[in-house]
Amino acid sequence: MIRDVDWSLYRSFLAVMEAGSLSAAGRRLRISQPTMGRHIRTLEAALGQSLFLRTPDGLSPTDAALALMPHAEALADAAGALTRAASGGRDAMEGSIRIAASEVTAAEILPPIVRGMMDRWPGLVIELAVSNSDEDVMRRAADIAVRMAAPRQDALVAARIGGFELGLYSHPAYLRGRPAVERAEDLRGHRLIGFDRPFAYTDIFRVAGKRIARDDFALRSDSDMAQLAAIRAGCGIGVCHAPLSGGLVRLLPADFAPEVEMWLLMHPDLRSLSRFDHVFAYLADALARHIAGPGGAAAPAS
Amino acid sequence: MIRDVDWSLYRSFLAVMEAGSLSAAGRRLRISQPTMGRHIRTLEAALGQSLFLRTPDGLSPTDAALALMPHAEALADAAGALTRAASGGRDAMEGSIRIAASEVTAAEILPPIVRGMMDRWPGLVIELAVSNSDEDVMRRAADIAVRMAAPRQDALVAARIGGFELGLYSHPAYLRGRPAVERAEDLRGHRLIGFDRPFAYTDIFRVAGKRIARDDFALRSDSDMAQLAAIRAGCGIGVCHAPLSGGLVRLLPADFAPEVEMWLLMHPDLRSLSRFDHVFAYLADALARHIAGPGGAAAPAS
DNA sequence: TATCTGCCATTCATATATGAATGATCAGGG
DNA sequence: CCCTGATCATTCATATATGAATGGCAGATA
Repeated sequence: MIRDVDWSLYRSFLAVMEAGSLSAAGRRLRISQPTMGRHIRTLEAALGQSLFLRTPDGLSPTDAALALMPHAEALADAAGALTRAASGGRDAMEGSIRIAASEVTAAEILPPIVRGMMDRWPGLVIELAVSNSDEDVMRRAADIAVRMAAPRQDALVAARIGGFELGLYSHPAYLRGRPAVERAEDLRGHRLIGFDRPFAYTDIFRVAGKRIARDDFALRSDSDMAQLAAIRAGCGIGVCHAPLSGGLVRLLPADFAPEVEMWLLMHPDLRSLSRFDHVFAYLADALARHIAGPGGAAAPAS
Repeated sequence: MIRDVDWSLYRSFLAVMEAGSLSAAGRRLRISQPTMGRHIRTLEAALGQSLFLRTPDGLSPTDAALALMPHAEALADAAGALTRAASGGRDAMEGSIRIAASEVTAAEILPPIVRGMMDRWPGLVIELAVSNSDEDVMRRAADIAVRMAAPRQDALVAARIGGFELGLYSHPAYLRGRPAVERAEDLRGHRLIGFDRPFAYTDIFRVAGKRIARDDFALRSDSDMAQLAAIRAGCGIGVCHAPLSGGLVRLLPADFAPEVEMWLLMHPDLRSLSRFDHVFAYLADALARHIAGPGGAAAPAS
């Protein structure tokens, strides 16, 4: 039976897993390479199994180490959340807050809102994490998340911000000189932009009842931001949030107009620290304005 | 900005929170009281806020410390999960496994099953944790959980074991010399056993359409085990799993027979360690047998 | 009041962990 | 071929963290 493993050994373990070598891990944690080596040796002794194979250019993890990796990450998430939670006074608007959002949200929607928050509360440090699952909040990898679907975990603090439409859009420069798109069939022969791997949106992508599949796309990317940029650059026709479609031409509005919900999520353990509540309320308000109309970047009233 | 807080300081923090004094926390972690005191002082300095008020009979946590507590618990859960995951060889049936179940399940259903597992795999160490939420598995406070409802978190490995009936039961000794219970109205004037605080079952407790509320109970307990024991002791009439009703008399079977589902849950990060898979499969099989019939305690075929 | 038993803070000698320096090894590039 | 730039392992002096012992304090108990 294994008892009393020092938690900082786990930290060193994770650093070595991520950095790939004792030296690199040591640099990251600001401890020396010999010490890092001793930590790993101590941990291996405590766990009774070997975790790495020493090679001339680093340590390569054994299967056992790989199996422990997700647990070590969970530990790091929890430690990070604890550090963030403690990073300000209990009621002061100071300290770090980590916000998770999709790429498009982080790049197109949040910046002016975040700016408003930073102006209002100069003591806040905002971390923007790009990711796409409510898991992040559950796992404490983020404090607050902006999501485009109702939460599947009902242990979270959740607020429905509102709904907005997705639409098929294209840049005028792309459409110039190409056949007009007036009926669903006209999409054939056009360049479509879509997702690479199957995704939550995969099922939404139906035009006039017909599902558009992976093979129909001429440009595939799992990054929603890359897709949006491609549409704007005139690469073809793709899906885009209606509130973000300035300068683009909407196509087939009658055939493709799925409604998407925006939600804001927070881990309940953060409620006792008031700055998380304030930021949550601020974000909810500002995002609702963004959805409601074009002037959405203005600071909320509250 | 707070950086680089040694994770073992968090461990000392949690120990002091739980133990209530430096000395007690030190005993628990097998470190001396002065060292514990230094850890707390170091942590307070690192976080820039005071966490405890020193009193003659212990340390009392500040609000800031209370707010950090759930995060520290999450950290401890993750560390425990990591330690358990590492507590055996990668493919060997050795090491610790923590199973969460309700009191009745842990006391009435699991013991013979667990015994079968221990006989079959002598190297296993089983920890039985009594609790009632799928959260436990999500939070890694347990590796595998037996639950009486479909999981609400869809990030978990889940297996539906089967359904069984709840029924109203009483001990013959209680019924002797009392008015017979043949129609729903006959329950009036009888002693009912039920839950104290509102609960998932609260809504299920309807007899012939009429909801039985908290005030109708003559004996209230939030412990399902205590309820079962009370029924068996002849205290009155209560709800009990049909498969556990041996020796009891069923009442109003036509009016009260809700179906309950049994589920088995596991954290996906454990799949790469085969002993968790094996135990999961063993439990699923054995529990299905328990539900299916009276001979359910026999070892599964697999 | 006197006594006992928890608790925390301080001291100081000691055990422990750490880092700088060094050497050995391997891979890639001129 | 012989550098250069990575890596890890070892050594040893030093810094750091630790524990035993002690004292003081407050609240029980008699």
